[in-house]
Amino acid sequence: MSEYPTVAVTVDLVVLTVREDRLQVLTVRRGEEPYRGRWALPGGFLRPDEDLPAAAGRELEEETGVTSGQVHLEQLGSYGAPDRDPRMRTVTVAYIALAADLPVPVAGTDAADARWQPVADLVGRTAGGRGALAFDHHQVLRDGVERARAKLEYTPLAAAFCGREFTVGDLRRVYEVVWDRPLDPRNFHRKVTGTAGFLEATDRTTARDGGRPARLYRTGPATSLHPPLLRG
Amino acid sequence: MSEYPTVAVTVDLVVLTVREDRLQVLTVRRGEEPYRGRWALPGGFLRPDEDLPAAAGRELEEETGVTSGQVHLEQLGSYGAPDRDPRMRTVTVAYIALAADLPVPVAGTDAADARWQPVADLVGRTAGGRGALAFDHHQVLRDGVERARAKLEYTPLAAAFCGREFTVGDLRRVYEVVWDRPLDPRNFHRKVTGTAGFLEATDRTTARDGGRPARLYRTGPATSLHPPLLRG
DNA sequence: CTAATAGTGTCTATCAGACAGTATACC
DNA sequence: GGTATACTGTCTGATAGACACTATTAG
Repeated sequence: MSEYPTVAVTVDLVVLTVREDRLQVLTVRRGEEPYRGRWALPGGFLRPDEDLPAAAGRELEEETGVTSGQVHLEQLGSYGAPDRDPRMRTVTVAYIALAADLPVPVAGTDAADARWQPVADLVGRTAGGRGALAFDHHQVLRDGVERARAKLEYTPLAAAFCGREFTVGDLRRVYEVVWDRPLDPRNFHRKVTGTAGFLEATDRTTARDGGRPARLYRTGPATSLHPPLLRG
Repeated sequence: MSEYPTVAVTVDLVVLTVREDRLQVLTVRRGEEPYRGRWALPGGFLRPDEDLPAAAGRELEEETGVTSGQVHLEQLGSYGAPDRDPRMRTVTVAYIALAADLPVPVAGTDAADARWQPVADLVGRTAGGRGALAFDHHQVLRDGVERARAKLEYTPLAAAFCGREFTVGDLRRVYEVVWDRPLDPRNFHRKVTGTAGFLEATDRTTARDGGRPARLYRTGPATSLHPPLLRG
């Protein structure tokens, strides 16, 4: 108890979005050792006078340009295996961010390139193998995706993947993509519009694909869903 | 990115048990500054070559004498406000442990005293006020209790609060104490015995308070409950 | 016997899932 | 018109909650 071993603390982000009908994650190509040239989750070191959520918000803005008010950001968990970074002892605090489809990613200072990649392409790969993510980011990504899937069941967070206004069909496609299974459009509509506080109707509608115009909704005040939407 | 600010990383534990029909948490009285004499959650510094779960298991064993095989231990989250420890910059990784009623706590090397305290007595207090927990442990405790409450809904973890063999009545009392609300014994019995994989019946029974002997059960193989038990 | 806890059966309101049918757009 | 999407209504099987009833112990 008299010695205080010190550790480098980083914050890493699992930034998820729904693009082209697939769940995608923001990745950056590492410009430095270790793992130079490999894809990794965006992140960086915790600054001396910065709280953890602030660091996550700062990294998010540096990598994507979005301010944290536009996305849902929550702590996922920490990872600290002694050999996770060959340079030194590190502990990373991972966050997940759920974002609407964003403009092209902004390359950060420590990243040579930034790209959205479908989650299915990455989690299918063996950890540590060719094309796999650097560090233990393979595990972080898996945990983050599972957290997002679970959260859709009992919170209204699916709306975080949509813009400020969206249709019930938009929301349903989010669920279908994240859960990777089809949902009955009619039952889904009845369910989400019947759950108090989930959605707030606007007076406007939109038409896109030659169908009946759909009403536009905004996020309601609810923070959890009772009863939950079940994956089965 | 060229500087690596270092931080002291600690692991803190929210060890919960059901004792005397109340949800209780293990606290230790601090023997050193800061917060000397205050109650705090047990915890300590991460060792140089130790993974996070290993550190949590080691601290648990040091404080309670139980090995991690006997309890459920899972990561709760990390807390790293820059001023959370006046000595230096620290980040703590908090774990929750759900344990059956244990023998009298063992005082650790850095604790003058250790004691179970009812959660209700602690979370009712103002953070930082008289009798409150040291550091930001008030918030950690609140988060840990809420995690435990939520986990009982959709996992069979309530059994972690019971011994190796227990009755349906024992299990129901765990739910009632953790959720702080009465449950119908008959519906509860039908529900938990009807959920596949939750409980495994033994061929033995027990009688305690002058009622019909109750069958003893062990934990089943299920890791989640479908459908969940709902708090309402 | 009474009191207490364990466990089963039954009823009802509600809900998830299946799916018919109507509404309103584009072509 | 045809096709596509949005939305409403209806049916059915399953379930949560309420509660009557039986079973088996202690005292």
